[in-house]
Amino acid sequence: MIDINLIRENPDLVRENIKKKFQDKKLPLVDEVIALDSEKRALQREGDERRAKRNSLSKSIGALMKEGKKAEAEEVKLEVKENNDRIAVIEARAAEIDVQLKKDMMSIPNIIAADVPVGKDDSENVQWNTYLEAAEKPFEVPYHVDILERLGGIDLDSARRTSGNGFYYLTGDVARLHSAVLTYARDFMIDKGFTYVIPPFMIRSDVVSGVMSFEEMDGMMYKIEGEDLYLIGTSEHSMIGRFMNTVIDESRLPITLTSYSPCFRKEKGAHGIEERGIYRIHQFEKQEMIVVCRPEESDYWYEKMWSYTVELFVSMGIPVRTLVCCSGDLADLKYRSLDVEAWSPRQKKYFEVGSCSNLTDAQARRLGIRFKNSKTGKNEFAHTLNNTVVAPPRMLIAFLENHLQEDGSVFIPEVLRKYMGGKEKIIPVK
RNA sequence: GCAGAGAUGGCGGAGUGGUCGAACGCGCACGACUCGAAAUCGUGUUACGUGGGAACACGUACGGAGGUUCGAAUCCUCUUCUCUGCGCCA
Repeated sequence: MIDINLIRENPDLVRENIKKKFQDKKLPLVDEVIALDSEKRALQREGDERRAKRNSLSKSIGALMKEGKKAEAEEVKLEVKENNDRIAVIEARAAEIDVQLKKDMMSIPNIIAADVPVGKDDSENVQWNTYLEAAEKPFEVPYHVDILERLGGIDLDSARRTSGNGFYYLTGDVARLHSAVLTYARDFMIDKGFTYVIPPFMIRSDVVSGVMSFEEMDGMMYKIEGEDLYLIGTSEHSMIGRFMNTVIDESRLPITLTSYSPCFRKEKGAHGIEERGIYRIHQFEKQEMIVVCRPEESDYWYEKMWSYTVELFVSMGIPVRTLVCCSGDLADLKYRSLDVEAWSPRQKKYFEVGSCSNLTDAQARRLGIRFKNSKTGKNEFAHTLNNTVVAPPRMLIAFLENHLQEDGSVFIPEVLRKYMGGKEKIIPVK
């Protein structure tokens, strides 16, 4: 959500930004907002005047009653009543405008960074850099489910019976590896100075509607029957909800947090949920990082955050590349975003394992996340950022494929061994 | 889960239908006093919106939503949370 003042003062900039994102169908919203906004202000002026009149007349009624002038008081009452009828009309119209204005403002995208490459969709994202050599294996790398099954690490058949498609049982050393990756990632972020948080895994509807649009909610969120609660799709939901409608003491900034949570997603209409495997699933676990900071610091934290993810993957020996999201691929709240992709020796291409975003003040404005600026004494919107540290089991696909040996065993890199009871490899059971 | 009590500014805490954005205290800022500081005294100190160059004016907000009333922090309904007691439970 951008500042409405920007639309009042510089509508061309906002239009230009919409065009860069190939959302031309949203261009009329700018004029609609300008019209609604001026109507709203006119209504507010009249409403304020009439309310001021009501207040003073009501006070005079009190005075008249004290003096015992009942008849005169009744006359004034009639006058107030008439005034109130008009106020009711004004307020009803103002409420209508507010709803429409909010809807429009929510769909007008955040102003994107000047250096974001212009492009229609994810096919026009731009590779930024690669880390570690994306080597091909001297043998054929099987589909990840086949690797997992040979290690005795997955049971999809039972999961389909108990829970349906899109769920899994991980077992034995593979399950342990899954936990080891998360624990290692947690400690990695703690070493970077982030504070570890375990948030609520369910949130109320008012938080949900704060962090996403109705369409996103419908496509992603599982609702608990008979309760005003939803399972979180990412810990970002409960982590950022924590700061909703608060004024943060400036001395607490920047707030740098790393959170763990299971994530639940319907993946309604998404490609791949029908695919056999653990690439796109209804339940996974994720270590996340979020930062709430002063506006002038968000560029700095953005660079830090994605580089931590890269560093983590490299430390586990997994080749990755960074990909700058082009204008058309950026979600509406984002100022800029960078995907981290891991190398798949089987498919001989990279696939997404994480995404780092700077939302500037767009999310904070929508959720009322502010801090008191000690220099100006004013409350200002903070900047918010989020990034994936690591999200298994998807990440395990890259792990297994890259560390698979010709004999079918899977190599465990040094950094994970202390979380695996010292094991150096996982050995196939068949 | 049941019963009772409660939710007011950065904090504590008055206020039970009219001049209450809110007593009083703490904190904070500025000023006076002082060589400087403490103490003391004085002044100021909620947020958001609209109008205005500004001083300022007006409006809205006393957990949240709705209602009664000419007028609501105050009365009514629903709801969320907190505390106390009982119950239940990893």
